This record gives sequence, structure tokens and C-alpha cells, in this order.
Amino acid sequence: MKFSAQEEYGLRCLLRIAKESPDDGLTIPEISAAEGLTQANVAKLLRILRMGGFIDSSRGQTGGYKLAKKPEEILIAPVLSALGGRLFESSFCFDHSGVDSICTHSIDCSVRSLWRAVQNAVDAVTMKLTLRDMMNSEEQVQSVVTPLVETIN
Amino acid sequence: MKFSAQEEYGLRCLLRIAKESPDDGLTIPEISAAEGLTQANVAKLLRILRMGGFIDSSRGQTGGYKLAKKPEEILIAPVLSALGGRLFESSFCFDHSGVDSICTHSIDCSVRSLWRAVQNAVDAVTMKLTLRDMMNSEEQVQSVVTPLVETIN
DNA sequence: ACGAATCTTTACAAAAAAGTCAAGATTGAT
DNA sequence: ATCAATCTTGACTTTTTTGTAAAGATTCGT
Repeated sequence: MKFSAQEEYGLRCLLRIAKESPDDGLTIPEISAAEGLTQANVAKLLRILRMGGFIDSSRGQTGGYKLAKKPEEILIAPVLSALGGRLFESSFCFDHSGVDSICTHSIDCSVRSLWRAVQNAVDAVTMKLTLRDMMNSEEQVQSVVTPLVETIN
Repeated sequence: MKFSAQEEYGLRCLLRIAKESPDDGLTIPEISAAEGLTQANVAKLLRILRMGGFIDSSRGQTGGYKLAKKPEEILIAPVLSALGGRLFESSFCFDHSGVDSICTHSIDCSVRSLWRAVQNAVDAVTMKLTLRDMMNSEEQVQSVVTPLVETIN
């Protein structure tokens, strides 16, 4: 169970843009240097983020990347979803219409309950987390995590 | 963010053994047929589970696989860990000694707080889930998820 | 002892994911 | 107009993950 490279690095790039230069924008070389990724790789990741509507780009001498919306309007879950394909894909257990759909694989889908429990938990966390939350201290993030209960109970 | 194939299928095999035949044990062909996986693939997965100490195997005409311990003594988290490599590996952000270790990658590790929050959530779920819980109804699983709060707060 | 049924291991092949490269298109400053 | 700085795209290579194949070793019942 882990985050894909695209999810991790893509999110890093997005956060970097949000933190470093909300007005002027950042260039690929700048992000590349800051995050220790190659320029080609950063370009690939930013393309995904742009097509997902999270960032805007401009070309030319003063070009670069900016957030497409205010940080507090960007949710983590859709970002991860755009970067990593489906959130919580479980190839055989669920078809792609949702957790409750019918299992097409084994006679009784014994893994479903675990998947559902974990999905609930992570979903609750990511859905509540906005970029702005992440840019602040960890204490604040902890408090953002608390409302988790609302979703579980 | 997803479970690897090994995690999913390996866990399926383990659950199958736990449910179907706690006393006699199950053979590779039986598990293969029940889960719709090839025998070669099942053999590979069971090898991992055996080396992790979750199941015992015996050869010969009456051979097969059984749980190595009582179902209620087997935790899900170590099983997933054995199957999928590291639980919640985040290649650059953390080294492998733990969540709190120093980030060796970017100047400030802005993704850490998200990773930690998600890890806490999932960890809390999986750690509380035993095989026996999973073998019962989903209602029970939901109640297992509730204690999540204890970990977060 | 024999043989059938089973697990065991190693090496290999196929598929997916991740990352790189190179050529092109656009823009703004001068 | 020109140039340098920037983004854009598609094809390619490498690495990792996943799955397959085949030959071998062990055990139990007869």
C-alpha cells in the first residue's frame, strides 16, 4: 500500500508552486532544482496538473506555472486522483462505479470490508485537507484530521 | 494510492485458508480455483506468506496450507507489509527508520504532514483488524474502525 | 518399495510504470 | 525583427512489478 511516484512528486510540485511564489509563478528549472527532480520529469507532472485544472501555465520569457485557484479551494483528493489514476483502485474486487458495486472476481469478496474501512479512513483525511492546511504547521494538520470521526460514525 | 496485486491476492489467499478449511488445510489447486488465480501465482504468494510465518505448509498426498496461528492472533498490517514490501513507503520523504526521521530530499518536506495523517488513519484501521474480524460481517468491521479516534487524538 | 499428489525453487517472459530525450511552439524583452 | 527563455508534445528507454514455466524434492497411502 503506497503512493505512486507520480502522486508523491506531483503533489510536491503543486505544493512548491503554492508556497514559493503564489503571484509570479515558478518555472520548471526552479521547481526541478527545489525538488531534486529532472526538468523532463517535472514537465511531465505539471502537464497532468495543468490538464486537471489545478495550475495555469504561461509561455515566453516571463512564463511559468501558477495555481489556477486559491489554495484553500484546492482539495488533495482530486489532485491525487488526477496524478495517480483512480484513488483506491482494487482491480478485481470493485468495478469502477464505486465501493458498493458487485464483486466480479471470487465467490465471496472477503477483502471488501478491509478495503472499505481503509478507504473510508483515508478518504476522510484527504477530503478535508486543502493545500492551505498543508502549508501550515503540523499541529494544524493534526486538528484537520480530527473530524475524521464524523465520517466514520 | 492503491494496494499492489500481491497485497490483494495474497490477502485473499490467506483469508481463503482461514475461512474454508481451518483444520485440514487447503491445496494450491483448491485456492487457485476458488480465487481465479493461476496455480503458479498462488504458489508464489503462499511462499511469501509462509516465510512471513503466517501459514504452515506440508507436502505429500495429504499436504496443503494451514494458518500458523489462530486467526485472532494474525494482524492484517504485518501481512500486508510482508506481501507488499514496506507499508506506506514514501521513497524520498522518509528514510526507512520511521515517519519522524529526517527528510533527505527537498529543502522542506511539505508532503510529510499529509503522509503522516494518512498513515495514522490507515495504520489505526489495519492494526485493529484481525483475520477473525474480517471473517465476520461488515457491521463488525465498522465497529472495529471506530477506535480510530484513539490513535488520532 | 512404489507412485500419485503435493509443495519448492529458480529462472524466465510479459506488462506496467517511471523516467528521459529531442524537436517544436510560443512569448516577452530588447 | 530578433533572441533567449519558456512551455509542449510525442516517442523512446529503463526499471519495476507481475505473472509463467519447468524441473525438482518431499510425503503419504497402498
